[in-house]
Order: sequence, then structure tokens, then C-alpha cells
Amino acid sequence: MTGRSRPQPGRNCRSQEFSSTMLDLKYIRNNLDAVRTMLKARNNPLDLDAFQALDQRRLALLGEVEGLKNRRNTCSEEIARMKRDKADASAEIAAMRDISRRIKELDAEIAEVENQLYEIVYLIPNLPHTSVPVGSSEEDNRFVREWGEKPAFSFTPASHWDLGEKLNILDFERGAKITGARFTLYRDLGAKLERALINFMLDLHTGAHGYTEILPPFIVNRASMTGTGQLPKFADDLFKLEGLDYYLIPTAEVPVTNIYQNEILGRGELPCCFAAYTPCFRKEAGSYGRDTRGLIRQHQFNKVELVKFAEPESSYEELEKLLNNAETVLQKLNLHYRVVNLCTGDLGFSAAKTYDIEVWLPGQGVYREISSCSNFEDFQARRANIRYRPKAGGKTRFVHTLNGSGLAVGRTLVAILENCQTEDGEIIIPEALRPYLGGREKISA
RNA sequence: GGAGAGAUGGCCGAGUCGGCUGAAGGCGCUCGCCUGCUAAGCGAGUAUGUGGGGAAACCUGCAUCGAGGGUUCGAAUCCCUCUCUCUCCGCCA
Repeated sequence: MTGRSRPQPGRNCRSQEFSSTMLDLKYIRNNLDAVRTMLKARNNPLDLDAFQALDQRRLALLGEVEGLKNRRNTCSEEIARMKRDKADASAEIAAMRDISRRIKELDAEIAEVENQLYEIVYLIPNLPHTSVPVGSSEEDNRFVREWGEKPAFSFTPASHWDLGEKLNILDFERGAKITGARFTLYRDLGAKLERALINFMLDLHTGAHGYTEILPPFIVNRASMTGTGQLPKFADDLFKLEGLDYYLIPTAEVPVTNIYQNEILGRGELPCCFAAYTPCFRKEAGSYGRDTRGLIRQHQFNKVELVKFAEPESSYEELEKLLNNAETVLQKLNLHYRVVNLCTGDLGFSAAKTYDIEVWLPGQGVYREISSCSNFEDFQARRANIRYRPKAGGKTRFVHTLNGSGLAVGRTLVAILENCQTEDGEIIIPEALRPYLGGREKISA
């Protein structure tokens, strides 16, 4: 085995033909107005006039150069034949010299035009699904359902940061000393509770829910970041390794979705479902002053992520299942939550549709996102070039990719502290978690 | 970190002095035939992307033999750079 069977990472999708990138080029060309309307619904100021000009220029150049290449190919054959027959081909060779030079010029020009075109097309977000409500901000997100109810307290519930510090299981000051703001030290039962949650979630998803467990690299290259849509647009939110084109992952979505980058899956392999625990690293640029206290917004946090590759026909059913799988975690922990369907203005760049699960946090009196479950349709699959063959010998198609948190572990810990607190500042551990904590029933100071 | 070897289609594996090689051969797979079932056998087909023609079957231009660049009328084949894989040595969790 010489190791040549795996596709090469390292190169990203922009080298080959244009096809395998973001929205289909032909689609944009033929539906310019629809794309413009979509951009508007997403509050995206991108201007497509430049796209149009570059696209037309590219097609014209391509037509010219392909004609010349055709001539070159046929003439080369002719020259080969003449040489074999010992005829003099110097006149033909001289003529071809000019054509070759011209081809080289045109190719360079096309490369330049395509680069400019890429810069635009890579910034066009995905088209929202028809079931996505149109709206400008999170105010317009549509309520889908809720589960359980807000716990009643006979006292004013404390925030998780107060509880965590009093119980000596979360140490924000020392976290900041060791690294800086938005880093937290977990200790003793805080650390154990976090680890219990990770194991509980992984066991649930890889058991009853049928996902395959993955432990991926926590550092990825540029091609992977581009494949899932973090690059080029969101470079500011990523931690980049100095001197390398490597990045710390902001979510397991990146390494796990790229498992099949540049591959063609066989029939019968879909849907395939992965569950992965990873830490996640985010710069949180642009959120200065927001959620500065507590565990809600950290530069490093743990997450169990669910990722699916599905056939286009069933991807929305798979989204519902994935959402249910994530909800099950909260139900088993007996935590009240609601589900919302994100509106066009709140939808992420790569997503066609997203459900957020928001857990109730009594310490702060708000619902906070604890999971985000999205169908990307073929947006990521185009960028990462992930296809499948519906039937043997048939044409390939792009798969649909989906993912969702199942769940954000730190925020789950927050929810447990705030929802399961007693008047004495103790935490009653949810029953589902007790086997993971040696049967322990509560955390007390 | 030092020394060497390699990268070709779903897989294995040819590719000689650069030119009828988009790629032999085998395996696998698909369809058809055949055998009472199974095994074996026979025939045909079987890379990807993109453009054009056609209702379709299909025909056809261009590109792709790890990636990028160079030489040449012409490159899987020659040259350079990079990436990855493997082997040996050193170091290390």
C-alpha cells in the first residue's frame, strides 16, 4: 500500500473547474435577480454587477482558447504523423509556435479573471430554504415548539458564575490569569461534570441514536476551512497557527464534514452520521463587552457535534431527526427549552435552514442558544467536492451536509447549575448523569 | 531532524527513445445470456468536470495520470518547487 488511494488534501477546490464551488455558477448566472433578492433578505450588501461582467468575460475567453487548443491538438497529431512518415513538418511547427504563445496568454488572462470571480462567488451565502421565515433580525425567528417548563423557585435563582465560584468548581480569575479573558479553569466536580456530560452525550448519540463516533484533528488546513465556509469570509473569528496555513477548529463541523472532501461516496453509504467531541476555539471578534461574565462565551469550549451526509431527497427529514437527537439530550437532563426556526436575517452564511435550540437559564432569566442544527444542502458539498453515486454507473451528485450541536457542553453545564440549584446553593445532579459521576446526587460546597 | 523510495481510473497494476494512451492487463461492479439452486462460464458496458448538438439513446469540443510551474509544435512520460505516503536512523508524548 503506497498510500495513494486517499484524495490529496492541501489543494483546495479552486484549482479544478469552477463547478465545484459554492453556489453553482450557472445557477447564479441564470438567476441573478433571485440571488440579489436573497442577498437582500440576508442583509448582505454584496454587489453582483462585477460578477456579471467577469462571468461574461470568462466565457468569451474560454470560447476563444478552447478553439485554439482544439487546433493545437489536431495539428500536433498531424505533425506526429508527418514525422513518422519522415516528411518535413517545420512549417507546421512554426505556425503552431504562434498559436501556443497565444494560448499561454489567454490562459493567464482566464486565470486572472477566474481569481477575481472566485473572490466574489466565495462570498455569496447559501440560498435559504422556502420554509425559512423572511426577517431582518432574531426578533423575526419563528417559534417552533417548547419542551418542559420553567422551574419554579421560591428564591431568586443565582447565576452560574456565582454558583460555580461558591462551589469552587469554576475559577474564572485563575483562568484569566493563566491565559486571558474568556478562559476558565474547571476544577474538581466542575471538571468531572463537564467530562460526564461529554460522555453522556457521546454514549447517547452513538448508542440509541446510531451515530458513529469520530475523534478528529483539532487543527485543520485552509482547504478544510474553505470547504465548510469559514474561509475566506470569517478569517477574523479563527485562531491561526503562526507561520502555518493551519487553524484551530471553531467547531467539529469542519474536520468531520471534510472527512469526505474530494470523494465520491458509493450508493448505500448515505445517510452517514457522525458524532464527535472536540474543543472549539473562537476569537469572538466583534463581541467585546457581550457575555463577559461566566461560561457563556469562551474562546475555548467543548462541544459534541452531530454531522450527517444525506441524499438531497431526504436531507430535510434528516434535519428533523438530527434536531430531535439534540433535543433528547436536554429532555434526558430534564432541562426546559424551546426551538426556533431562524429567519433569513439571522441565518448563517452556509446554511439553508437552521433550528436553534434555546435552553432556559433562570439565573439570567433568558433563553440561550445551546444547539444550532442546520441543513447546508449542497453548499458545503460543492465547496468541499463531496459527491455520491445514486446508482452504480450513474451520474454523481453532490450530497447534502447537515450538522448540529448535540450539545454545547459548557452551556449545558451552565443550564444544569442554574436550573438544578437549591436555596442552599447546592446542585441536584440530573439522574441521567449520575452514573457518570459515580452515583453522586448533588454538588455541595 | 538525517537518509532513501513512491504518488496513474472503484481497487490492483502497465506505460519502452516525449507523439494514434483518457490511458494496456487484471479484479471489482452493472446489464444480458447460460446453468434446476450455488460455483464456474460467455457477451457488452464501466473515470471526473465543463461547454456545444439532440426529445432521448447518444454524438462532440476542452481539461484532468498527487498539486503548482517550466521546456516543447506536442508531456502521464523530461526539468523545478511543493504536498502527502512508505522504509531506515535520531529525538520525543
